[in-house]
Amino acid sequence: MATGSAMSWTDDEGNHDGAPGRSGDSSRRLVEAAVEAFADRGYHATTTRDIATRVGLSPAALYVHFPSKQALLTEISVVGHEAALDLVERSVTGPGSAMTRLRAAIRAFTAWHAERHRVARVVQHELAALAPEHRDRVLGMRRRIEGAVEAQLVAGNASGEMDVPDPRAVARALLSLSVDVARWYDPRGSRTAAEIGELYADLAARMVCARPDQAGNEGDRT
Amino acid sequence: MATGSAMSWTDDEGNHDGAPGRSGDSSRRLVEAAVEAFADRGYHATTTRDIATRVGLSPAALYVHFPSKQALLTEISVVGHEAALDLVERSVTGPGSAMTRLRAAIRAFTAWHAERHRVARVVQHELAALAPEHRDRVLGMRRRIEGAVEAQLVAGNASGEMDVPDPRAVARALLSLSVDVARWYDPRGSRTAAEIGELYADLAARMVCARPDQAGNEGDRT
DNA sequence: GTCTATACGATGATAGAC
DNA sequence: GTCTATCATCGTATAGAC
Repeated sequence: MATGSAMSWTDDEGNHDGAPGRSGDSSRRLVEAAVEAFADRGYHATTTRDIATRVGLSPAALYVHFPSKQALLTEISVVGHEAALDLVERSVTGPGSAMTRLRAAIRAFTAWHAERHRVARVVQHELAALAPEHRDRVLGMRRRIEGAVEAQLVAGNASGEMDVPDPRAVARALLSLSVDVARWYDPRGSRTAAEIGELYADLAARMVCARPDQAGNEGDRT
Repeated sequence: MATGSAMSWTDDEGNHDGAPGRSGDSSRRLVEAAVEAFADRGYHATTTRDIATRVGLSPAALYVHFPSKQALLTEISVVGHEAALDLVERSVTGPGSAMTRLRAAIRAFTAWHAERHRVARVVQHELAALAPEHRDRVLGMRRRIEGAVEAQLVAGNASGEMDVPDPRAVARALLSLSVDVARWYDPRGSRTAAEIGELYADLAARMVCARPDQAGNEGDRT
C-alpha cells in the first residue's frame, strides 16, 4: 500500500454507513474521483479543483487527506500495479502446465484491464507523470510481471507444448496486447471483461502453441 | 493535410538551405518540436514556451505559424492518421491472398508505430485532447482502418485459409497490439522497427490461421 | 475535517516595436 | 517573422477561522 490512507478503494464494496451516496470516507472517495479524472482527462489536465469538486469538497479539503496531487497519483499507480502483479503471480504459481498457467495469467490480466479500465489507464498511461523514486518502485513490479510470463514461455518451449522463438519479445507482446485493452475498452460494448479475457487467452494460446490443434483450452475455462 | 502550413514535416529529409542546424522552415520545425514534446510529456503538460524554445524562438513567434496550441495537435493527429490509414489501405489492396494482405498490413502498421513512435504516441494517446470537430474526422479514419483489417479476416474465413470466430473483435485486437508498440518502443532496444513488424505479422498469422503449419510467410517477406 | 480567502508562479495568448 | 513586454486566467498549495 502506498500510504495506508485509503486502504480499500480498490474494492467496490458499498457504503458502510446509512447515508445514501455518502460514504463518509473522504480519502477513499477522493482516490476514486482522482481515478475517474486522471483516466478521462489525464493527470496533467486534471485539476485538484476537479477532484475535490467531484467529491463535493472545497479545493482545500483535499490537502487534509493527501499532501499533493502527486501523492494521489502515486497511491493509484502503486496499488494498481500491486493488484496486477498479484493476479499474474497467482496465475503462474497455480496448477497445470505452462500453457494452462499462461492462459490463466493472460485471462486474469486482460480481464482486469477491462473490468478496472479506469485504474488501468492511469497505471499504464501516467508512468511518466510519476516522481522518479516512485517510478523506480513501479518499474520493478513491471519487470516481475514480464518475467513471470516469459518464464511460462520458456517452460512451454522446454516441455514441447509451445514453440516460441523469442520468449522475451513474445512475452512483451502478450502483455502489451492485454494492457492496451484499457485504452479502448468501453463497458457499454457488447463484450464483458471476462469474455475479452477468455478471447485473449485463446489468442495467446494460438500465438505460442507448438501444435495448433491443441491451442484451445484444456478444460481450464472454469 | 490539416492546414497545408507544414507540408512535409512527416518526411525526414535534410535541410534545404546551407545553414547547419537551421532549416529556415519554422512551421515544420515547430511541428517536429511539438511532436517530441507531446510524445514525451503529453499535450496538456507541454507548454507553448516549451515548443517555441526547442526551436529557438520566442513564445510569441509560435502564433505567427499556428493560431493555437490546439492547431498544432490537430495538424499532428490528422497527418499521422492519414499516414497510418494510407499504409493499411495500400496493403489490403495489394497482391496476394487475404493472409498475404493481412500480413502486409500488420507488418507496415506495426513498423510505422515503432519507426515513428513519437508521432504515433500523439496520434494514439491524445485523441481526447482533440477538439470535437477534429476528433470526429479522425474517428472516421480509424473506422476505415479497422474495417480494412476486418475485411481481410472475413475474406480469409471465406477462402478457408483463416479460422476467425469473431472477425471484429480479432481485428481490433490485432490493431491494438500494433498500436501499443508506440507506447513501449525504444529505438535503443535490440530490435529494429522492421523486425518488430515482421514478428507481429507472424504472430497475427498464427492468431488467425486455419491450419497452423501454414502460419508462416508465403514468400512475401521480400 | 471542512470552509473561505488568498498567495504566487505558470500558462495561453496578444500588442506593438523592429 | 521575430522580438520584448504584458495581460488575464488558471492551478497548486497554504493560512487561519470554525
